[in-house]
Amino acid sequence: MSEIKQSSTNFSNKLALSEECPEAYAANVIGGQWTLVICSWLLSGKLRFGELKKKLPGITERMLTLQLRKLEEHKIITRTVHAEVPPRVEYELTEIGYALKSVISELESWGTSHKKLIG
Amino acid sequence: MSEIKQSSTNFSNKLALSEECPEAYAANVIGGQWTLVICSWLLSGKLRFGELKKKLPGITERMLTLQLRKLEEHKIITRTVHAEVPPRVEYELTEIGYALKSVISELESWGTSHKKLIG
DNA sequence: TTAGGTACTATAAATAATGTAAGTAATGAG
DNA sequence: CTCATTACTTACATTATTTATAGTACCTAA
Repeated sequence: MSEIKQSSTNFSNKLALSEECPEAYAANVIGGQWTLVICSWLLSGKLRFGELKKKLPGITERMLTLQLRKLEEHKIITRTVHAEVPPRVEYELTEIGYALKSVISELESWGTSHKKLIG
Repeated sequence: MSEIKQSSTNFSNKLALSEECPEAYAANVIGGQWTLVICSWLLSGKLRFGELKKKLPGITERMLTLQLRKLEEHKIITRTVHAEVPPRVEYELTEIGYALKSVISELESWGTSHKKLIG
């Protein structure tokens, strides 16, 4: 996740697509394995690292960290560290992050009907 | 793309997520590098293999084939072979494929505002 | 007989994403 | 001093996806 090779064909393909197609751009931004699910949990309010971890059975701490960092970088969430011991870190959607709500709900309803259709 | 290891953690994570979250399910179905762009071209009508290829600068024939096969498998597009020489093969969205329109348009508008905000 | 167009396949290699396992810092409780 | 808690970080291994390159079958037209 962290390492992308700016000389690769893949990189330039993604870049070109992103520039021409907003939907491909969006897919690149929110396209991680756990990204959408994290956001969909955050839609109902801020959560701590450990709380998110519990809500995502199977995710590793490394993966959760990486995805949260990426989301933060893209200004989709904010990260607030409370100076306590043990530490408390809270994640919350920004405005543009919250705007993902309609994307998520469209995906949900499409996914539901597709699943129903296909079995 | 073709080979997935059903014993991998990644596989079971994806499966579990797909079963619980329709949005993750949807993301798995349409989450390929070129998938959404292909669909968004097809929204305006059926296209031939070669036409799609021209519309997607940078894609390799193998990639295009793989993505089209996956879409067909998921009943998002249909493939029609015309018995001519040279061959003519046309791809067209199914009903559920066409229903991606609203997903795509939400993604587009989110992508546009995100880009405006960040870029 | 040879060349050409179309839609592919096959195989290998490169790149990207994800997972595993272990370790860290800070500090208050005991 | 030792331990527990929380939110990470690091190094490495594995798996998944994408790209590169070459080749195929079919008929038609020159």
